[in-house]
Amino acid sequence: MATTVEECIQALKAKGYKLTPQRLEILKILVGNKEHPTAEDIYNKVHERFPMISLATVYNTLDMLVELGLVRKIEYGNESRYDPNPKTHVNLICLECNTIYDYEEVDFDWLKKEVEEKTGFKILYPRFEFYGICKKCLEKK
Amino acid sequence: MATTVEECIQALKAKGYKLTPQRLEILKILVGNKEHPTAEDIYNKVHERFPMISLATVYNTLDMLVELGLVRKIEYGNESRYDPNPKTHVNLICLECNTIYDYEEVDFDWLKKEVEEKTGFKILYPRFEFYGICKKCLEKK
DNA sequence: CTCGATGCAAACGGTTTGCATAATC
DNA sequence: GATTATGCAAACCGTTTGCATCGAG
Repeated sequence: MATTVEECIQALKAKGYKLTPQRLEILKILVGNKEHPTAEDIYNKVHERFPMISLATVYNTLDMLVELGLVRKIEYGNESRYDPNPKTHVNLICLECNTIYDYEEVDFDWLKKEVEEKTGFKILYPRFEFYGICKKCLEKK
Repeated sequence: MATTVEECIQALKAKGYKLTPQRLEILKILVGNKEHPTAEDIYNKVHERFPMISLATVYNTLDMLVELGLVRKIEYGNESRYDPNPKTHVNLICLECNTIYDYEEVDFDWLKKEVEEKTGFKILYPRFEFYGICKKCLEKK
């Protein structure tokens, strides 16, 4: 996701989408968010300010943001989570507490190039994850 | 997944699981399979030989194999696909035809080590994917 | 004023569950 | 013979859909 709400609004308008209060609120919630929230998490937060909002609108908006490439959808377990981090990174997913951590400092451009050259596959976006147990959960034992 | 059906049977028995005809058939279908089938794909294949099998048994067996670490579950779209490739590899997922290709020649041990040392996160297994358009689909256009 | 967005509620569909029966070891 | 696995069908639940109404541009 772009790093500012402004940039997101630009991207949205550029594609002819309308800016509604609901969409704006969802944008504000997502930009810079490191919690990898579910659609329902987002719904709950928006609901505080807009009690009339429907889950359908949340899904609608999230689909739009994914299509715009501003948010990444992470299907995990029986529900999806949404990641607005625009940088290529590795997600560390704790199987114990379900927390998703970002591990930023990796460069995968070389791999992308290598794969595209060797296979003819046109890469649009990556998904890199490590599943395991996070530090906090390890210490609890 | 282990490279032979025998090895899988050993792993299964070692954990006290019983070997049934249904499970054996599912194992045979999966070992060496590069098609990343869905539960229903597997159900359909088993069904040819065992018309009485239920989808529940297929899910049951797949859960068991995932728990044994013999198969990787890939949640994608509204259904999951199962990957028996035991080597760490990158999956190339075509957004056009939904085919999943394996890209084998990558070594991620260095990254695993780095992440574990820097974050204290205990890694159990990876999931590396590139989404995009495959060569075949690109040529169709 | 127009066309896309919203809210509601019902439908969807892959997966899970409960339970009686059957089969492995 | 004890205990686990199977098959069936219903339940589950996150997500999608259809449609009348609303509102951004």
